[in-house]
Parts: sequence; C-alpha cells; structure tokens
Amino acid sequence: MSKKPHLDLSRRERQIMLVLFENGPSTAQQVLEGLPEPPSYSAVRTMLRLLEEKGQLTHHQEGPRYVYTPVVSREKAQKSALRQTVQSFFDNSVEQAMATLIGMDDLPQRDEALDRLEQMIQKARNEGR
Amino acid sequence: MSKKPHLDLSRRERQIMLVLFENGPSTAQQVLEGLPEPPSYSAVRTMLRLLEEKGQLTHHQEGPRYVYTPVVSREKAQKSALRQTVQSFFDNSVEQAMATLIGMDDLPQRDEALDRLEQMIQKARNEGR
DNA sequence: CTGAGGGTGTTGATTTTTTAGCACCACCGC
DNA sequence: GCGGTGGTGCTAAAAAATCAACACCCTCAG
Repeated sequence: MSKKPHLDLSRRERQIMLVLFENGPSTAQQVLEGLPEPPSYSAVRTMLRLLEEKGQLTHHQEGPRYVYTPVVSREKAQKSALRQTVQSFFDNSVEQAMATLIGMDDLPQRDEALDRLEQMIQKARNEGR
Repeated sequence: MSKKPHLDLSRRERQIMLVLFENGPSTAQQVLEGLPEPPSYSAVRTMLRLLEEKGQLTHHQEGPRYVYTPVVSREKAQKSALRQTVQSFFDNSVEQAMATLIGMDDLPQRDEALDRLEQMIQKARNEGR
C-alpha cells in the first residue's frame, strides 16, 4: 500500500476521489455532476469501476443503483492530505502551515474562530500529558 | 488560468511539481532523484520542457545546465494547496483543519509549538482590525 | 404482454501521457 | 586537434488513461 495515494492516481481518478470526499458517497450521476469538463455518464461509470478494482472505492446498492464510497475513512484521508501538503509545501513544518491557515482571509467570524482555536490549544495542552 | 492547478496536471507532472516545491529549484538530475518509480533521465527532461510550455515552470541556466523553478511563488502555492485541501476534505472549514493539525502526533516540541501558536493568534487578533 | 426508461457490465477505439532514442553542441584533458 | 563527457532539443513509439457505444437486465405503466 502506497503512502501517498494521491500521487498514484491519474487525473480523472483524482478528480473523482475528490468529488467523493467533498460530497460524500455518491451515485455515478452525482459524481458526473461534480466533475469539471464532465465526460459522458458512461465514462464516469467505467472510472468508478476501475477505482473500485484498484481498491480505492466500494459500492453498495441503494434501491436500484450503486452508491460509491471511498474505502479510506474521511478522517484518514484528512490527515493524509494535510500531511502531504505540509510535507510538500511547508517543509514539514506543521506550525508554518497553521500560521498560513490563520492568515486565510476568508475565515468567517474570525474572532469567534480564534476563540475556539484557543480553546483547542488549551485542550491539546491538557491532553498532552 | 485555472483555479486548481493540481487538478489539471497529469500524474507525472504533479509528481514533478511536488518535487520542485519540496526541494526548491532543481536540475533535471535532481528532479529525477526525487521521483518515485523514476523513469529515464531523458523522460524527465521531456516532462520538464512540457511543463515549461504549459507555463508551470521556468528555467534559467546555471553553469552548464538548466535549473527549473515553479512559476507560482511558494507562498501562493502554499495557500492554494491548503485551500484546496480544506475545501475537499474539511468541508471548507479552516477551523476543522486547524484542529486536525493540532492533533498531529508528530509535532515536535509540542508545548513550545502550542505557545507560539497562541502568540500567532494574539497577533492575528490585533491585526484583524 | 410489451415497450420505454434507467440502471449495469463489457469492450474496443481514441486521446493523452509517458517514455526512450538519437542528433547536436560545448567544454575539457590529453 | 580530437575524442569523451555531459548537457540540450526533437521526435517517434509504447503504455496508460479516458471515453463512448453497445448489449443486457430489471421494473413499471399502459
């Protein structure tokens, strides 16, 4: 099993996985709607089946159709994605990444968010030991 | 110009860009060394030229050889990467992403890092308005 | 019963990506 | 001067990814 799943996927495969992570479990139709420069419905289904073969997805039947879900849990995917980003773009410095996040202007309700952040820090401190 | 550069790149192209962002400006040889399942030196050079055509890279001569650099500044790439990750995996919640980062176990000198984080928050508060 | 609608599996063709080979040039040591 | 080393550009071929067409199956309305 590769450590960097994203790097092993082709462009469309990646796009599809992202749609799935963004929107949660979806049917072929829904995935199609989430794709940029959408191909044919048929093409999407092929990709989905392929991704399933590669072990990236599972499907379960829901009524008359298939609903696809990433095999990796959202939590793992989150960590993995962040770790990857931090490594590639921040020299492995979690701290720097945090600094950049704080600086992101589009943070809504900034003040409240900062408050909650402080609480998180406190919590982290306590749990630390 | 697309807003999501990563999604428009093929697998190898992406891998190469990442190497460049991780290691900074590099020669073809260095890029090659940074690649997983490394292809031939020649193949790498072709990709580099291609990426340059697509406007992702520039090169400048350094002594006898070329050194390639991403066109997008590191800062922009950082923000863009984080934004993308937050959007795809965290439902656009910067806060949740922060929480996950704080929880990353491999944070070295955890306590000091938390201290500095608090300072960052203070600073953000003041600069906020 | 029968045909339309909406789903699936399979397959082959097209397009893109990826690769490696080859020709050329500059520099350096002998 | 001359061959070897190490870089480049270009290009064709191999491999992978992407796509769309087609056949089949089920369900349900008329």
